[in-house]
Amino acid sequence: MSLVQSDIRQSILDTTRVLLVKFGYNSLSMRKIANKTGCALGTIYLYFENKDVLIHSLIDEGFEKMYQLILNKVNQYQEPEKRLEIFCRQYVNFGISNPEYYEIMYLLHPERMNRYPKDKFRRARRTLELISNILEELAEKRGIIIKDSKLQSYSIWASLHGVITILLARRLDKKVDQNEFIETVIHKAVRSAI
Amino acid sequence: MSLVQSDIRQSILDTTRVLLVKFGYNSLSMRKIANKTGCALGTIYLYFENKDVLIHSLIDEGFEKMYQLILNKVNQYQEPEKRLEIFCRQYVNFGISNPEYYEIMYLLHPERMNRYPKDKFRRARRTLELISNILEELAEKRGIIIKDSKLQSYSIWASLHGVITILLARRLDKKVDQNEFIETVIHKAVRSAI
Amino acid sequence: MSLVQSDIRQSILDTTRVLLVKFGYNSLSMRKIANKTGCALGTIYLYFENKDVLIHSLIDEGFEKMYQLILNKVNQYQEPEKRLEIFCRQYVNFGISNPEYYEIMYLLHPERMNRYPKDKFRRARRTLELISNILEELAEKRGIIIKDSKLQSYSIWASLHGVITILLARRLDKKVDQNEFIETVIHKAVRSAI
Amino acid sequence: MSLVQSDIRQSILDTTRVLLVKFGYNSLSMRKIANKTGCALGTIYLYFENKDVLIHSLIDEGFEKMYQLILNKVNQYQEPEKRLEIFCRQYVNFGISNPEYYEIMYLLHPERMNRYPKDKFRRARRTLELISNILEELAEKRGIIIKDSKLQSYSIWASLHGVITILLARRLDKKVDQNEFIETVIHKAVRSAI
DNA sequence: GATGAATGAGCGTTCATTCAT
DNA sequence: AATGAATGAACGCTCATTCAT
Repeated sequence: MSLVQSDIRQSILDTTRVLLVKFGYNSLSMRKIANKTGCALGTIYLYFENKDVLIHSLIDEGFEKMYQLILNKVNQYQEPEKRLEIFCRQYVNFGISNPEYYEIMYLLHPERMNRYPKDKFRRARRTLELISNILEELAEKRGIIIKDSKLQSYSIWASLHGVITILLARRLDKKVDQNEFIETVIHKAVRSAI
Repeated sequence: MSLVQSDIRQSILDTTRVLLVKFGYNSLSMRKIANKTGCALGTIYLYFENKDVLIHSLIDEGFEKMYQLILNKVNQYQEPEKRLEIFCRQYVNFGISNPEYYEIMYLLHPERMNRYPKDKFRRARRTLELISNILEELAEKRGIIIKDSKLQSYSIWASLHGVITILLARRLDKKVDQNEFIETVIHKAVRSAI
Repeated sequence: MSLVQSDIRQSILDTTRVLLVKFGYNSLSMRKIANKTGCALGTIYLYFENKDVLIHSLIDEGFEKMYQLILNKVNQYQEPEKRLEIFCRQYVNFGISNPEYYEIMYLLHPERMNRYPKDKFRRARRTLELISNILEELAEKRGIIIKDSKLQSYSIWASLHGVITILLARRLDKKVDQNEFIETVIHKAVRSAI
Repeated sequence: MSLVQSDIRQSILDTTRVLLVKFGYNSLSMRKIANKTGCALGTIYLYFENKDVLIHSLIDEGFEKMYQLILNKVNQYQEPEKRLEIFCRQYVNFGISNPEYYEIMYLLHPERMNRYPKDKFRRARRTLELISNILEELAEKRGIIIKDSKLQSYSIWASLHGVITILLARRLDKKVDQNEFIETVIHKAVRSAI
């Protein structure tokens, strides 16, 4: 019973994600979600109090997916430098491969996030903590003591986040190659990491 | 008389800017703008052909203000290094002081911007060209030849843009000091400029 | 349940028909239809995709009713002359008895009809083809070969259509008796049929 | 002074007619009329109480123009038969050459014509009286006494009006030649006139 | 638990009309 | 007499949400 329940719940989330990525936030309607999911419109409201809650669940899921995806790739390597580089590349890759997803995860305004439950924010922060951890591994390997790993990881994040949002908003000059742009930013971020 | 006219026009622009940052693009409506401005719905259409044109006017105004502000500060210095640093600081400063402008200038969806008039885009690009110019001054001073000044300027922009959008979306950890965050990013951007 | 559904659908169609003849196409609005029907505005859109589809459904209904009515009466007679006469009388009768149908069936602007589905047009043409058929029966009976039955049927239709539209627009002089007017036109149409 | 006044008034009427014929009744707005006329929006209201009155004036003008045009052509001939034929051809010609004009003259619903001044209707009827007159000439020439000339003229009018409205609504089958259609109807109307 | 018909506020936009100048 | 800025009701349509079944 509870399995069936959560099946429908997951279907709705899946459909919402697909529609979001495919057609964008603005043309995402509860009716379209219901139709595509194959359930009745009212059924969605059995699992999600309202549209906001549904979106928040999706955001939550997004953070989890992104974290697992990046963690998995990063853990295929031992060397902190390589791990950091892989992190950066995977992070940017996730962003530009899931534009609408990334958008609701990071660009929604605080006012509109007000109802977003505080405890879910914790999950969102794990990805950033991953950078901190890698930086500390790096410091340890180099025999340095790093006190501001949080600051440093936010600094790296700023670059990566900047690249993604510039690309998502299609603001990169056509004369600049997208991959070169990404690699340049990652290169600088890694080089000046500590 | 003409003063009154442009008063209403400017009132509408001001209201729109405020509403934008407060409630976001998606819940910005012509009605809300009219109500908050204190004029009739139809009155907006006397000054702006449609919602797109209104938004575009706001964007245009934003780019002009930002460019003049930054250019003015940058030109108070001679040394390319200092000019680059000032540019970065002023750019970030503009972003976090004018969230409403910054949001519509750089975060608006591509599909909305498709209709943005080409000649206004030219104005929008001037700020970025300013970085390129400073980088070339810097290269000249150091006797280096720089071929990818455009790529390098976009790379710097990515960092600055990243900082601003993280701050605007209130995603910075409370334990990290905002100014330290900004200065760290600027420092790295300037140091790894060429 | 399904009865209730189609009740509302039919109510909407009925209201639309009444409003159309009362206030004309130009002042027909979805809101007025909803109010008069006693349902919410959005409800109309549950049954009709948009205003055009609603109107087209009404047109379709009209053509069907007219065709069945006329065919039924015509088929009560064998003699081509009588069949033609009956056709004419029934056609005019339908027009003046169902002004709301007739107006949208035949007076709607071409630009509106462009979107009228092709397959519905076929149904619309059946009534006219009925004249052609009767004319050919008539020719056969008289041993004549008729090559322009289409032209001739349109010529008859012009007279009948003219009578109806003059009456619907109330342009007939009060000194002229309506029935005498109708009978005179029908008499001439039949007499000069071939 | 009064000359100047009536100049503007006439300009407005001219513009309205042009816009009506060019873009149709539905896209005819007071503002467009003012712009095209080159006067202020408010100025129109100095000469026409409201849009209805303006349209009615235009209809009035239309009836007058049509009457003069047809009368002029008809009077170039002596023979009643020829005069009748010319009348028919000119009438149809006026209708299909001025579709939107013809439409507001003859297809506006009685309810929407309610405010149309009764005395203006008299002018509208003169064209029909012209048919009556020709029919009486014809009767006199043939030495017949005709008592129902009004009825007969309405019968002819029905055919002509039918042809025009079928053509204006684009309801003629593509396989039927438009001129042949017109000529056939006129031929029958003339032949069975008395 | 599941349905989907029904609601009604909201959207961007148009336009006849008014009225202070 | 002439202006045109301002109004606000109305348009077709969408959509999150409710609720009787």
